[in-house]
Order: sequence, then structure tokens, then C-alpha cells
Amino acid sequence: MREEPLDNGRRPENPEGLPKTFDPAQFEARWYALWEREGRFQPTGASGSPRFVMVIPPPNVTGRLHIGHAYGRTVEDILARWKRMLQHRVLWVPGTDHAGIATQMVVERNLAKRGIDRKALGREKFIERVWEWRRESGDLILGQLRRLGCSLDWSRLRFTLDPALSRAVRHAFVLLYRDGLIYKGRYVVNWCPGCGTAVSDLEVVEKETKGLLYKIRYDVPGVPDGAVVATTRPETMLGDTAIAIHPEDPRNARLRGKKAILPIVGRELPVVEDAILVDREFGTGVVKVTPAHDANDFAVGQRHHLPAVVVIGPDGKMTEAAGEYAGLDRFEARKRIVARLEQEGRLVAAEPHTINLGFCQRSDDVVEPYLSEQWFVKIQPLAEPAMRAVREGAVRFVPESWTRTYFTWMENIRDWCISRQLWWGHRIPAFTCANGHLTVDEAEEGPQACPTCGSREFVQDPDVLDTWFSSQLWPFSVFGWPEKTEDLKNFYPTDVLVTGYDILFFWVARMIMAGLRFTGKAPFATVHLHGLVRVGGEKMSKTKGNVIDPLEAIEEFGADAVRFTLASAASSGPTVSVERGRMDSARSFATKLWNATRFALMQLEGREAPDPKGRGLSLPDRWILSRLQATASDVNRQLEAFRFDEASAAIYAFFWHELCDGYLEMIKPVLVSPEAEAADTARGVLRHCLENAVALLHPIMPFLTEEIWEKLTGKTGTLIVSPYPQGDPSRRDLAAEASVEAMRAILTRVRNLRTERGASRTAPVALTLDPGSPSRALLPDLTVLGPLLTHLGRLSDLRVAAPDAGAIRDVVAGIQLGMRLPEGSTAVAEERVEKARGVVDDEIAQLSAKLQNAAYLEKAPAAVVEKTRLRLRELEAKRAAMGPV
RNA sequence: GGGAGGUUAGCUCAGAGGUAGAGCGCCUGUUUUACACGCAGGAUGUCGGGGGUUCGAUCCCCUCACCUCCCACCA
Repeated sequence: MREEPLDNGRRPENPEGLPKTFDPAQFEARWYALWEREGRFQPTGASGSPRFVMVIPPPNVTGRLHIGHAYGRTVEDILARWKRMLQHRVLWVPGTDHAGIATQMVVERNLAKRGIDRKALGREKFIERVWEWRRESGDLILGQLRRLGCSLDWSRLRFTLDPALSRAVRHAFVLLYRDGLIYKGRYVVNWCPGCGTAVSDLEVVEKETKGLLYKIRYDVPGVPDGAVVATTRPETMLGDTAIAIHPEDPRNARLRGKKAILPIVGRELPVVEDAILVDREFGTGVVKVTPAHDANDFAVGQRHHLPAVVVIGPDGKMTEAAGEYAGLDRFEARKRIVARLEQEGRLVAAEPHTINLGFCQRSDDVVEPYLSEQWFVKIQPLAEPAMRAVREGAVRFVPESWTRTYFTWMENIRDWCISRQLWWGHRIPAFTCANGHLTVDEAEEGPQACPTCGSREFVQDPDVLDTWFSSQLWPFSVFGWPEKTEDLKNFYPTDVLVTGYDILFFWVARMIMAGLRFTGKAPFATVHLHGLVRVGGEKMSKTKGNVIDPLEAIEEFGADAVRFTLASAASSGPTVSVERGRMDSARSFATKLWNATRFALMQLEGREAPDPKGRGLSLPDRWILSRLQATASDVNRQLEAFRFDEASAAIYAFFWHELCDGYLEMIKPVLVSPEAEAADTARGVLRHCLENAVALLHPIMPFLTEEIWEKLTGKTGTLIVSPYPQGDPSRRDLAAEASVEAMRAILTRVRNLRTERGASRTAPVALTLDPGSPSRALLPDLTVLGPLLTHLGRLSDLRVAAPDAGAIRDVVAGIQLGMRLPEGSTAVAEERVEKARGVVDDEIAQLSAKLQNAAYLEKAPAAVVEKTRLRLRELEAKRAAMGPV
């Protein structure tokens, strides 16, 4: 059909009723609304049917959907839709996270732009502003998940700061506190001066950094040359309260029992002997001890009862204790101190040195070890059961290789610093009464009276909890825990958790610990840890310009194409590589589906399409039905294994290469033939295959398939709950598969012959199938397929006969062919034949050698040897067909 | 310093102890009336290097090289 623009520029109406290319925007929103309206995302179905439950990894409430989310949520939605079609009672719970540091920082920055300082504003006002920000820009991501097609049960939407979830947090805190698993104490923690808060070990990212190792001479009365200490952080020396040597180090034995004088400050420093801290091999064997600014030094301080002097404050500036350096930034102070030491002749050396510096995951500031009072979770008692759960199989990781990483981390786990000096988050439910008694209480308003002294005046701890403290409760707090709700009973524990491996420790491990502690059950049976999305093999970054915005991609290609691309990119490895080219190809696939449907509708509309289960099936019918069974089995197996790439590829290959390229072309002549019965059967088979293919694909491409489903079946919006094709291996028809595949191979050879000989695409070929062929068992079927072969191959003649003299000969699928082109065709390039002969000769030589190898004949399985024999026979026939050199 | 993973077609990646695969890209032909986001045909790989086990290894083992990532308090 020619397309001519009309006056108004619109395309003319398509006679078939469907445009040639489809516009996803036409139906995506419509289907989503319909599914939602009809309650498809809510768990329904027979109460006896198995359930399938997931909770979403809650994105930041003010965040935007990025390609990593899009990937993870697509995977979850595929699982949810697949299980739903398997008639499970599916529940996938949506929600968002308050994301303490991240959100607070954004709001703080916004305020700063307007010249407003957080501290000047005050805590309450500031928190109001954050809520405002959350109202303005929050939940956008939820709409974006809808665009992606996620079948989340919106009636159960949760936010980590919801009253019920906040209560769960307080309850959990109190439980742990009462059990002695939460304690408060003064320790050296990781402190981010940029964020102004303590952070956990996990939030510190170590980076190799070039620095200097300074060697500084401290005077030691009675020891003429004093002591030379080595440090990468000279500014902390102002807080030194000792120097340490190894008890068995002869080099420094003369320092034993002496006192050193701290340069600049003049403080007397005892020389302590500590075998744990000091490595005799390193540097001078003398270590400065700064208990307030180094975790190891802190431990030494504890062992030797040393005081701790805080010289760097929470803002990263030197404190009053730093004397003349007070108020200086820590790095500036370093410069000045080094300059001064040099001036005084105390700087013995400053050698280039590579150090692992800790940076704040959030702000990228250099993290300071900082002595301060914090809350901690005693983690060992929680880790033990969590390890057991995995060891005993109550929780399994997919891919399995993460198990080991999990154990390694859990075995070396350290107490978790959970207090944050922030305002946005769950405030620690700890209260100090007027008489200084500490009490914890889960009531939002705090305790009524002090249990110790009865005082009614309290000050609440100013800190908030690490965001992950609330996240670890997510799989059950969303269901109302600690209340014994129906949902908790019905849907907890969940089945599958899907998330990136980067939060295995942050979140997954902690959920397992918390789940076991608070509910006695592992929160999920299976954890699918996927790789991180990369674009073209590289991390996405704005400077590289390779960022893919999933929403832009949805606009451009449609949600289904984006989802198919992501599913195809899945792999078991640590990276998920996404490319734009893949999006194009996915969109082409969607268009292909569309067009195949248009064709089918032309054939099916207003016509009977009997159930193909009746007899009278042709070989192509049997073939495609068998391939459908094989594909369905395969797809289910791959989904079971979280191999979304393989599942996508299986449907793609079936739909495009077998159903469209193969079956559709095979039935076209049947459809126009006068044999009405055969045509009707083909229509029935076509409908059956198309419906099943569309159903198979629905979890991956939900919108388009629902649209097509409606056109095919006349049913509106029901595909989402239609039974998923599972595939039955007993319904494979291997004989039909072999025959039709042989025919297709012969077709390819005939077409290739034309190209090879420079004949036109339509040049008639006379073909003979040699009854003496190695695979002659196929001949009866090929005879039945003869008319089709003749039609598709544009043959002028087809006979079962030995090849004529002068025919071009070859062996395909074990059938010896004789092919004859009309006169005048160009001869094939001799060098090409030469090369082909070479390849065959090589393989023949190889196989013959194998078959003459006694060890091979004896040890290789009989089936393999037999296969080799067959192959050799076929090759010899092929070689013979090629003629002499 | 430990640990994990990777190295396969120009690109991005699958893959199994028994003759190497996909998508994209490339070449050739093609308005074969569902689809040019198509159809048909085609080319391309010492499966990182070296050694071992095996009748047979790209797939298992050892080793080397390079890459990625995790974990770790050596000043």
C-alpha cells in the first residue's frame, strides 16, 4: 500500500485497521490504569494457591528513576507477572525511603542557595522544610515506576517515616537495647566533617591516595638523638599523648621508660610498649599515639590508660586544644605544622607514600577518625543466626557465588555505629531525665516518668538513626510489624528479594539479621543479587555523556522495548551492559510483533479458527507447535533460574525466526489454497502460537502484549491474569522438527546457490533429493513437504532421484542434493570452491584420524563415536559432491 | 595484604568436556501485498599467553599477564 500524505498531513486510514508501526504512547497508560483499576496488582486468587511476595528495595523518596532502578524493578516485575500468570497470589509491595543523609544534604544545599543556614533555622523549622521538599518533589519516582509498568500493589504503599514504620523502628531499638544489643559509648568513629555526622564503616570508601610519610624527631631527655616517629598525619601530633615502641625491639630499647617531649606543644609523652600496635619492621619502629584521632591509637590508649586530646573538631577544623592552630582547617594546619617542624630541624624526612584514605560515600570528604559518643549495635549475636540461616539454606543467594562473600563479611563483622548527627530521620528513642537517668521508650512522646527516679522531665537524645536501621526492618515493617496484622501473617516472610550486589552488606545482611531477631524468620527465601548497570562497558557518567535516562528511553522506544533491553542485558556477572543499539533492536522486535499480529488479524478476522488439537495437522503445523512447547519449557526454566537474558532470547528466536520467518511463510500458500480445511487448521495453529507467544512475552513486555491480546482474543485486559504457557516436553514432535528443519536447511542452500552462482533471486532451480542419502529417513516427510519446498525455494522441479550428471551437488542435513540452474548462470568463483574443499578436507582428515584412534574408539561414549561416523559419512558425501580438485 | 569475577566475531555479551553462538555493525541482493524497525544470502574468531589432566579442552587443573570489583587499623 502506498502512503500519501493527506491535506492535513495525517496518514490515510489503514485498511487493516492497524497502523504499520505502533505508538506505545497510545496504549501504555491506558493498560496500566486498567490493570490498576481492576485490582490486578493486588493479591487475589484461590486461597489455596501458592503465594509470591516481594518488597521493593525502597528508592529515595525524592529520587529519580535511573537505569539501575529500571533494571532491578523490571526484573521484579517480570517475576511478579510471571508468577501471577502461574496463578500465584502475587504481592509486590511498593515504598520509599527517607534517605537520611542524602535528603538532608539536598535540602541543606537548597536552603544555602537562598542564604539560609540550617543551624540558624533550627531543628524543627528545618525538618518542616524537608517535609515540604518531600511534598514538592517526592514520590515522583513512583509515577516513573508506573511508566515502567511495575505491577506494584499501590494500596500498600509505605514510606519509612510513616507513623507505623517509625513505631517499628522505635520498637526494634527498644528491644535491642533491653537485650543489651544496643549500647552507647565513646569511641573513635568515622566522622564526615562535610556531613557533620558519624558514619558507619560501610559508608567509608577507601581510595589509594598519594601522600607523604613524615618522619619527625621528638626530643627524649636522656636519649641524645631522641625518637623519630613516622606519620602520614602530622597535624594530629598535637593530640599525641604517648609514643609507642615494640617491647622486643632492640633498636628502640633505649627509649624504654623514658618520656618524650611533644614538639610545638611541649607536652611530656610516656613511652609505652605495645606489641599489637607497633610493627618493628615499619619505619623507625616508633609510633606516635593519638587516641582521639585513630582507632588503633584509641585501643592503645585504653590498654595503657592514656588521655585522649581532641584536636580536630566535628567541622574538620582544629580545636582550642590545638593552641595556635585552633580554627584552622585540618589540611592547612598540616602545612603549617610541617613548615614549623622543618624550621626547627625536626623534620627528618618526608617520603612519598601511598596511603589508603577514607572518603565519605556521600560527600566525598576525607573521613576523620573522631572520638565521640555514639550508639552502637552489638552485632555478633545477630550475625550468628544470620550465618546459620544461609548455611542451612533458609536463605539462598542467586548467583550462588555471593554466599562466600556474605560469610566472609559476616565472620569479620564489627559493631555498627547507628547514631547520626542529623535531623532528618528517626530520632533515637533515648531520653535523659532531669536527674541524668537514661531510659529508652518506644512511645513517640517518650516516657511518662523516669523508671529510676520518677522524674517527668526529659531531654531526648538529639541524634537520629542510620537510615539502614529502618531499612533493615522493611520486609516486615511494611506489613505492620510489630502489630500482629493479617498482612504480616499472610505475606511474611517474603519469597524473593532483588537488589544490586552493592548493598549486600548495607541492607541484605542486616535484613536477614533483623528478620531473624525480630520475627524468628528469615525475611526472604531467595536473594537475587544482580550486577550494576554499565553503558557500553563503562560506568555511566555525565561527563562521558553515556547516561541513559530510563524515562527518556521510554519516551523514545516505549516501556516494553526498554524492559526487553534490560531483560536481555541481564547476566550472572557483576555488570549489566546496556547499549542504545539494543533499544533499537528491542523496538524492532516490538514492531515485529505488531506486524505479525496485523497479518494474523487479516487472516483470522471473521473466520473460524478451530482448535489445532484436532487431527489433520500438517508437518509445518506439527513443527511450530512442537517448537512452541520447547520454547515455553525453556522460558520457564530460564525464569526459574533468574536468567532473563536467556528467557528473552528464547522468545525472541521463537517468535521472529521460527514463527514469523518460518511458519508464517510456510502457511501463506496454504491460506490462499482452495483446501479450506488445511487453511483453517493453519489459522488455528497460527492463532494458538501467537496467543501463546504473546502470553510468554507478557512478563517482559506487558503493554504491547496486552494490546495485542485484546485484538487477538477480543478480551480486554485479561492477559495479565491468563495462564502462563508452561510447555510440555511430551508434546514435542521431534520427527516433525527434524523434517521441517531439514527442509529449511535445504531452502537456505538453494538460495545460497543462487547468490553463489550469481543467479537472480528468482532463477528457477531443479532439485533432486538422492534416495541414497545418509539421512534418507527424512525423505518421506520431505516428499510431503515437496510442494512447500518448491514454492518457497522457487524450484522448477523437485524429484527424489539420484542427481543428474552435471548437476551441482551438495549434502545438507544428511540429504544429498542435486541442483540445476538455468543456462547462463555465472560460474562460482573457483577460489571459493577451493577454500570450501579445503575446509571439508581438513575436517575429514581430522575425523578419520579420530576414528582410527583405538583409544578414542575404546573410551569415548558409543553415541559420540556414532555421531562422528555419521558426520564423516556426510562429509565424504559432501566432498564427493564438490568434485575433484 | 587477602578474596571474588573477568579476558570468546569490529562492538556489547551468551555458551557447553566431543565440529564455536546471539544482538548490533559490516558486505551482497531485494518495494516476494504483515513488517525496509522488513526479507534473503554472506564474511569475520590461533575462545588472553604458557604448561598439565583427558581418547578429546575454548570449557577442568596449574601458572603468567592484563582488567574490574570487594574486604583489610600497618603508623
